[in-house]
Amino acid sequence: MRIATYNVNGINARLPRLLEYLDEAQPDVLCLQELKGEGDRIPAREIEAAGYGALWHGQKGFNGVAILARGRQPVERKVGLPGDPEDVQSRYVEAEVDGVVVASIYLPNGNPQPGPKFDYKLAWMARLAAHAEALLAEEVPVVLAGDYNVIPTDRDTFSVRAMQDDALMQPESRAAFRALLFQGWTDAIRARHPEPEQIFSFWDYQAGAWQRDAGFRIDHLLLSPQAADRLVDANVDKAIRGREKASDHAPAWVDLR
DNA sequence: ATGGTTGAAGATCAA
Repeated sequence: MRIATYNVNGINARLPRLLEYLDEAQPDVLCLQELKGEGDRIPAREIEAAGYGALWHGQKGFNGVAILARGRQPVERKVGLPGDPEDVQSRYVEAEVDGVVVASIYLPNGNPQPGPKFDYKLAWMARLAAHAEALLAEEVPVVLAGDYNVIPTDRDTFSVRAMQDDALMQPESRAAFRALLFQGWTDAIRARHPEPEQIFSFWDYQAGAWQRDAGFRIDHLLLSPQAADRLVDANVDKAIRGREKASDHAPAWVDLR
């Protein structure tokens, strides 16, 4: 069972790439982030025609997440991250597919830091940790997949110096990510590709980042112990980033037996 | 120190 995650950076701008990916990779589950749209702006018919059921949690202009499932309808568990009824940003959706709980996560970027956006990021991560703890207590296979906007270690970026002031690798951001691992979650890509292997999932549109391979790893799939027991492989489909009209992210995926 | 690019919405913001 392949579960993938793809920050599409605008689902309409990316629709040809997205349909191509569904056709080529045929993931059983695909978590999407940065739909940048909601309601009738979402090309739901095209996704359905490609053979995928979907759970949408869109938002006008920015954010927006979804879970697609091949040949079936994801069973809705949560729309929105619990813990703050005031939070109207569409960054979390959770469903059950074929006995596996899957969440699509678009964690706040947090730049510029310090400031209110960074505070929001850390508060959101604290809410995620609380919910993740509750998920672990269920003792079932869970995959928390998405754009975490956290560079976990220095090995996960092309340049520590270039990124040193960025919210994505502040000590507080890393500590909050590490706290999830300490709860018992497995970073699937790192489990299959230990350091010093370097794997990136994002390359900025600016300054020729793709051409220079100036990327970093911020798209992660965290596995509960019951999912980690079934881990076969995990990686990033890097070549997708090099195509015409690509997203600035490449899809990341995990195979469970 | 700055600027480089893309998407969606719209005369900027978010990334």
